[in-house]
Order: sequence, then C-alpha cells, then structure tokens
Amino acid sequence: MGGMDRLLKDLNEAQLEAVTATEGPLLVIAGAGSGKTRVLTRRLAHILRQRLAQPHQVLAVTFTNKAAGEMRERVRELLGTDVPGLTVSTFHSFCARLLRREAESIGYTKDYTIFDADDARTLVKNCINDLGLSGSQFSPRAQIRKISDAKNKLITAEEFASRASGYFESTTAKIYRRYEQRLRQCNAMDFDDLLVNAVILLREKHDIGQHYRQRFQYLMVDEYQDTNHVQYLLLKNLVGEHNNICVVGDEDQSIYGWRGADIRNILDFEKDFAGAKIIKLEQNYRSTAIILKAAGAVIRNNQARKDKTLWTAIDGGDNVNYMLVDSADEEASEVVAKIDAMREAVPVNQMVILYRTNAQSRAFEEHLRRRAIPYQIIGGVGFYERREIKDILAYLRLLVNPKDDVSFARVVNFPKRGIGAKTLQDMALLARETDQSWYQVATRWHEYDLLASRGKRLKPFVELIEKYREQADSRPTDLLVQDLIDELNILQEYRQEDEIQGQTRVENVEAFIEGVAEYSAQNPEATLVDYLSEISLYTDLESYEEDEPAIPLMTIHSAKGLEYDIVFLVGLEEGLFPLARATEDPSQLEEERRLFYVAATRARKRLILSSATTRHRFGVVESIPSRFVEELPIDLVERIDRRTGRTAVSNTPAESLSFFGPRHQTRRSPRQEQPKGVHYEFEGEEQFRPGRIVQHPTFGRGKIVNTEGFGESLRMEIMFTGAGLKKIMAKYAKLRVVG
DNA sequence: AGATTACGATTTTTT
DNA sequence: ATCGTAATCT
Repeated sequence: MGGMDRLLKDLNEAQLEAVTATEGPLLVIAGAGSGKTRVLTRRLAHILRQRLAQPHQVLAVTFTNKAAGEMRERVRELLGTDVPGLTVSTFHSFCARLLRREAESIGYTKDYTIFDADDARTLVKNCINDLGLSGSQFSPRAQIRKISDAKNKLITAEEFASRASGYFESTTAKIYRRYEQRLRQCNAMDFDDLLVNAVILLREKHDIGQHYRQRFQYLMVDEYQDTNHVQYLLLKNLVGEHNNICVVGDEDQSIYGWRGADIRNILDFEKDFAGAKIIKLEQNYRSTAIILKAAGAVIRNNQARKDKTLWTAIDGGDNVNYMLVDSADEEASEVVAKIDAMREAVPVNQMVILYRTNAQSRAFEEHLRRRAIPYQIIGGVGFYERREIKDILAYLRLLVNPKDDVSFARVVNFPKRGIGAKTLQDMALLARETDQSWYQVATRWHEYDLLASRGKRLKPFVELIEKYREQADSRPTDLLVQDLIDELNILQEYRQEDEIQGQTRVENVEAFIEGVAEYSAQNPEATLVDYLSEISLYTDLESYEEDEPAIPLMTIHSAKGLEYDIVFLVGLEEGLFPLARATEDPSQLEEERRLFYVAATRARKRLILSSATTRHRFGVVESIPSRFVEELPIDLVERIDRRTGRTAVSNTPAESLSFFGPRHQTRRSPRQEQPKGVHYEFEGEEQFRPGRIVQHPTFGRGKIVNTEGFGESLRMEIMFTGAGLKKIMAKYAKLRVVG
C-alpha cells in the first residue's frame, strides 16, 4: 500500500475533498468537532507526500503555540519522519522571526525586545506622564486599548491623529504618537507591532515581500474566524500568484472580537480570494445528539451567521443538567462533589470546569483542595507574568537590549539600591534631552551634574550590568541567571518581603532556572535573545498537561479546540455570562452566545450547567440565571434546585426554565404555552437514611450520618471506618445498603 | 528614600 | 474584596 492511501483513509466525503483540494483558495467551514485538525494535518502531510512542495515552501499558521506544536507532531506521525524546514507557527511567532531577520530594514536591531501587555501598559503610563496628563482622566489601560484597536486596523498614529476629533480623541492621538516613538527608542515592539511591522515589511520592502511570496507555495490557516484585519493583510501579502491558501474556521466559534477579530474575514472569504472553493464539514464526531441539539438551539438565536446544521451519528445521550444554587461557594462545593463522585467512573482529566472569567476559579480551587482532588488551572496569571519572573527577565532583557527603558526602570532599584523616583525622573529627563536610553544615561552619570551626587549608587549598578553583559554571549544562560540571582541575593529579598508568598516566589525562581537549563539543553544553538523571544510569546496554555490525572480549570476562551467527556459550565448568570457590558450591544451579546456554544460543544457525553442566585462582586449582588439557559430546549434539560432540593425531571415540557417568572427580555423564538404543574421526583431517600450502614466500592463500610437533597441530587455524609467522613452523591457512588 | 496608610478603581476574555 | 496607586509620615 502506498502512503497516500493511509493519508486519505478514514475520511468522510467532505473531509477527503478538503484534504485533496490543494490548489487555489479554499475555505473549510468546520463545525465544532467535525475533524478540523484531522483535515488540516492530513492535508499538510498530503501536500508533502505528493511532493507538491518542499517542506520549507509550506506555511501553516495557528493562534496558539500549543496548536502549532500539535500540528507539527501529528504531521510528523503521519509521515513517519521529521520534517525539517516546515513552518508551523503562530501568527505572532512567525512575525517575530521574520522581523528578527529583517529588523534593520525597518529601523530596529535584531535584538529588539517584545513587550508584553504589562510592559506596554507601563510604557503608555510613562507617556501619559510625559505629556503632563492626569492618569485618572486617561487611564493607561483604556489608552492602550484604544491604541491596540487602532493598530489592529493598521491605523498609524499619524492617521489616528488626522481622524481624531475632540479633546479626548486628539489626546489619545498624542499618547499614541508618543508611545510609538518611545517603543522605537526602546528598540521594542508590542504584540500588535509584531503583526503590523511584518505587514509593513512585506508590503513596502518589495524584494523582501517578493522573497517570501515566492517561498511559500502553500498557506494554511487555522481558526480563521479569529483573525483580525492585520492578520488578514499579512496573509494577503504572503499569498503569491498561485493563490494556494486554505483557511479553516467556523463563524459560530468566533470569540475574539474584543481583540479585533473580524468575523467578516471568514464571511467574505469568497470575495477576498477569487475562485475560492468552499467545503463544509457538518458531521460532528464528538458530542451526543442531545448536546448538539442543546448547543444548536442556543446559537440559532444569533443573526450574524451562515446557517448550517451539525449532525452526529451518536444518538441520544444524557440530558443536560442544570443546577441552581445559592452562592458561588455552594456552586463550587456541588460541582466538586459531583466530580468526586464521578471520578471512579471517569478519569478526572476527561472532565473540565469552564468559567467565563478567571476570577471564578478560586472557589473551585478551595473545594478541590479540600477533597484532595488534583487539579490544574490553565490561564490566569501565567508563569512568565509573575512578578519574580518578570524581575529576572527584566535583568536579562536589559543585558540584551540596553535601550529597554521599561526593564531598566524595573530593575534599577530592585533589589533596593537607594535609587528612587527622583533619580529616575532626572535620568528620564536627561535621556530625553540627549536622545539616549535611560540605561545609557546611567552609564554616563559622571557626565551630568544632575546625577553627580547619585554616582555612588549608580556606579555599582552599571558595573553589575556590564559585567553580566560581557558574559551574556559566552556563559550558558542558566548559569548566568544563577550567578545573577546569587549575587543580587534576590531570593532572600522575596523571603523577607512576605514569608508565605516569598516561598512560592523562591520556588518559581528555581523552576525558572530549571526551565532555562532545559531550554539551553534542547536548543544548544539558541542565544539569549532567542530564549527571551520565545518566552515572550509563551502563554499559560502551553503548560497544560492533558495526560496528567488532574481536573483542568479554565476560561471558555482557553478551552477552544479542546474536548472532554464531561463539561461543567459554571456561573451562568446575567451580568457574568453574558457579561454585563455585553448585554447592551447586540453584537457583543452574540459573541457571548458563541462563547456559550463553544463551551457546550466541548462536551462529548455530558454537559452540566450551574447558576448561583447570589454572587459577590464588589458587595453582594443578586443574580438571575443566564438567558442562555432559557434558550435551551426545555425537554433536554434536567434541573436541580439546590435551594429546595427538588429535582425537576426531564420530559416535563410543561415547565419554564425560568425560576423567576417570565422575563422582560424579548425572545427571538416564541415558546409554546407553558402550563403550570411542575413535576418533582423523589427517590432514594427511602433506602439511604441516617443510621444506615452502606458499602462503598473504595471507601468500604460506613454509616450514613446525614443526607441532603433528593432524587438525582441526593448526597450523604458518610462516616467510613477506614476513610473517615465523606460527602457522597447517591447517584454516582455505587452504594449498597448492608444494614 | 522608604515605609505606611488610605483611598479608589476594578473584573472579560489573550497573542 | 482585592489590588494598585497616591498621599503622608518617619
């Protein structure tokens, strides 16, 4: 058998067509769970196997490093060999590498620094101060937001200024302009610049653009629905005459509008790329029919979508569960109880807890820890964003790029050297006057009267940096970092600050050093610049260990592209999901709905939803169940009201899902009449009653101390002879009454 | 300069 | 409630 057959095996008709349609523009509309990754990887492998192109002539772009890594690995498996030269990369790291090579032609050096969101905000804050504006009227956060929006539309500071009207906009224009100037002075780019500058490079440096257009014979893009205008332009400027571009996406899963993603990119693909072929993948291989029906019923309420119908061969399935509880704490305790009960039957890494905002993770963490269930939190404050790591990184970045004022300001007085705000301010002033970086001014402190009195403090700092700078090229980075940490006595510093937090800081620093060592071992050729560049684009998603026996907790955004047997989707409340600010704007509301859709379609077998009736945000606020819950087909949902302990059984189409009577919101789809007459089921409490002795498969023999809830939701506190007191859900624990 | 305190904003999601 | 920043004190 030829290898070709294997690459084309086990594909449905649409998938096969997508894999083999290699020439010309192709849009693959890939519904959730429709085998998108499989198509992409097979297609890539097919192109290589058929020798339609050399590996270095193929470019595949994804959004996350994780997705890129997986694609690379799967292609390798399919071809049974490494594929040197093949580029499978994220938009950002592709651009970063391109810019490293060509930095000089746009006025940067190869050593340019990549500013993360935090650095960018700091720099904007400096700009606001430079312009003598009040930080309260122009918050760095809001300003960087506006600047980023502009960049994502490829609007330069000049264009922004010329379009600006009114005081606020023209002030933002000034801040934008100053920010751009400062970035260049720092030899730094923010995340948006990576894309913007790459586009400018390809577009305006004709020979460079031509070079890459000729090189890449085949382009493939994953998650096309999440591309923004700049990313679109990047692709446009990379596609050569052959026009071989294949994009894969699903408009129903577009969830990055807030970051400038433009859903029109996918909706207008046929117009943008003449002669485009469109293939729809509509068979879902992941979820049960019930889950798909439920998710589909919700997404149908969106206007901005092409109609498509996903279908699955997996008939039936368990009903969607919906749990109403009193508080965030109870929500966590209920969810964790269910997980605990189910974990005998389902491996914990086949379940997931999904929430709208990172802040929600906390309650779950506590309860998971209490029950000693292993978990891993994905996202939130990433490893490289922690203070202690950023401190060390700032030193390294300054070594590599002495123009990096943001890093300089971060380390010049850490650990404390008696160089305070006033000194920094004076240096900034001198830097501005003499057109140098802050560090450069510091190295020449003796030339300036203004700094003369601070020489005693500045000199040792400069000498320290210079000493390490000389070593940066020759000494292995992990040893360099180790020396630096020892010499600065940073760990002691953290311990002194706060005993408890200091300890985790120390551990993180140690983990960091290990990470550096590992990196150098794996990439012996790599320089410090390479390393810094790589971790600038690292996200916490990469740290997710899918095989680890721990339950993952993450935001819905992070869960895109993943799948689980059992999905707990929590915090379904108006104001939280959908978020309050999204409820005003129909297009934002639709994005929230897509988010719900993404969450629901992560589930293979069971979907368990929950809302709390009170949730403290800043003070106690009542909350009502999310409108998305009401959009679910009633006969597919089994609800449990934890406050009354009642279980409303499915197949009671009679009842409205609204616990609070009719809602004022207008519904798009008219619902049938809703006669009263709720049906509740009580069962189980007969045999499981306090005092009874039961047998549990793992905990052994125990006595029921207390029971709560009824029916499906009956749970018990049981004192086991060996294992002590446990809370157990009757439904999942295979309990046998023995006395 | 550095530490302490008080106040105020702040919660979306991430490369 | 928590975090970060600004004002105030040592």
